[in-house]
Amino acid sequence: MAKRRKVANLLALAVLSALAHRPMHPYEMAAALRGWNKEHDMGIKWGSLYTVVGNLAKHGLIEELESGRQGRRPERTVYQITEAGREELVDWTRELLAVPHTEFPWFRAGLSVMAVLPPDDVAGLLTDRLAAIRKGIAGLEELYGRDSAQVPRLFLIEMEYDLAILKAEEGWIAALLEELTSGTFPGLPEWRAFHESGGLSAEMKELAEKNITEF
Amino acid sequence: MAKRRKVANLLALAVLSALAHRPMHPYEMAAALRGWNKEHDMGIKWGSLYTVVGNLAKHGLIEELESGRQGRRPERTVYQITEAGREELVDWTRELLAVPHTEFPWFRAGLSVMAVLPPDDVAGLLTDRLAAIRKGIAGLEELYGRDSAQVPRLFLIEMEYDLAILKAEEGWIAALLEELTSGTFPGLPEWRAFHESGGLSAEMKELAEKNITEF
DNA sequence: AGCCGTATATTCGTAGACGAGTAAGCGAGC
DNA sequence: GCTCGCTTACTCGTCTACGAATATACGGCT
Repeated sequence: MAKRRKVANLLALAVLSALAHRPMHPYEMAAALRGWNKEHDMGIKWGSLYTVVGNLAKHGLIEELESGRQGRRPERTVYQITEAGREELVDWTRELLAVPHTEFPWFRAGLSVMAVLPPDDVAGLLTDRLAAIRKGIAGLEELYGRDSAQVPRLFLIEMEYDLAILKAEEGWIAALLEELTSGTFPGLPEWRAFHESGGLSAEMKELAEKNITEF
Repeated sequence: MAKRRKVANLLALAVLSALAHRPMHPYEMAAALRGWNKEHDMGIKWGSLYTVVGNLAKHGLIEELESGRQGRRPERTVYQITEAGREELVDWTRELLAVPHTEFPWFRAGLSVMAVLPPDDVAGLLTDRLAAIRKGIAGLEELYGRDSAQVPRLFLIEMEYDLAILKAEEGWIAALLEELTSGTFPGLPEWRAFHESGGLSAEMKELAEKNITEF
């Protein structure tokens, strides 16, 4: 399972789905892709775009349709998707939907080394994060409200997912924060003491040694 | 903000946090890191490990402590973290905790191109995913239960986070699935018809054209 | 004693990701 | 009618990620 894709970059999926629509040249794809997510994240990686398009062509998933110049602008190559490309798009989508792809999220990584900071620091940082997340949720909700009048839900589904996950994160962080600020988080005094003394208590050290859990 | 890290790979964070513990040589780090997450995901990328260690050393975040051989085994270089390295570890952790790093998750990508599959297919695939996620939750819960008897919660926090997010995903998928199978998902007939006829209805096409939302 | 499977430890080559650079057209204002 | 700056469109070189190969030691079995 999960046979390796010839072109593994998710940008390739975006390109395939753009071309499934109609033939385009790379820059045009970028413009189209900007639409969906620009303000959001992922500021089109130019290098990757052209590399990816080249690779897709090399593997026969897309092909050159025409290549000419208008005026004396740099040459423009228009690509179209091939039958193989459509198959890849469908197959890849199937896999993405069916198989959880446990990745290594950045925040999770941060949490797992959280102990290197004193608890009150952590509380402050999480407060910042909470604010940022709430802003994100509000922004998304506005966007969703704006679009949902005109666009069928089918095309907004990933926004709904984002919102659901963001809200879950919001809730989880708020709960943790509450424990940290109210002092009910177990082991808080030891954690604080460790940072104030500057050294690991023998007890903590032993624990950490036994469990590589802490990374 | 978010000044670029000299070594951006998360593996570098892992290495730093391992060395914050005590000096080690690379293979030893790998063994330690395996402990935390092996069965889970991320099967130590050997190439990256040595590259990353090299880069960290180049940037003065870690340094060679000793380098010798025991018997005629390949030479072993033991590294220790530097003051700069500790600072980087702390600063990086702070950033990871405070700043949401909207990445581009694979499932989300799948959702956003979901329309390329017929709805009943999607329902089947999501059912598979749901099963996989539930299995994942059960596994994590067991692990958590096993560890929480011995390890302070501080070191299990990222597991709690994982569980919270997984459960949110579970709930969201189950709800969507219910809409798909019961037929209450809006636009279902059109979606199905589109795949049965093999062509995009003019209506749908226009919608999709107007909104690049669909990638 | 000899053999083999597994653990130890690292190097290297290749493919990919991406930022920064390049270069032409296009419109607005002085 | 010239220039300044923005948009279009792509190229190139560097730095990174990672798999696969390599090489030796060790311990158990026959």
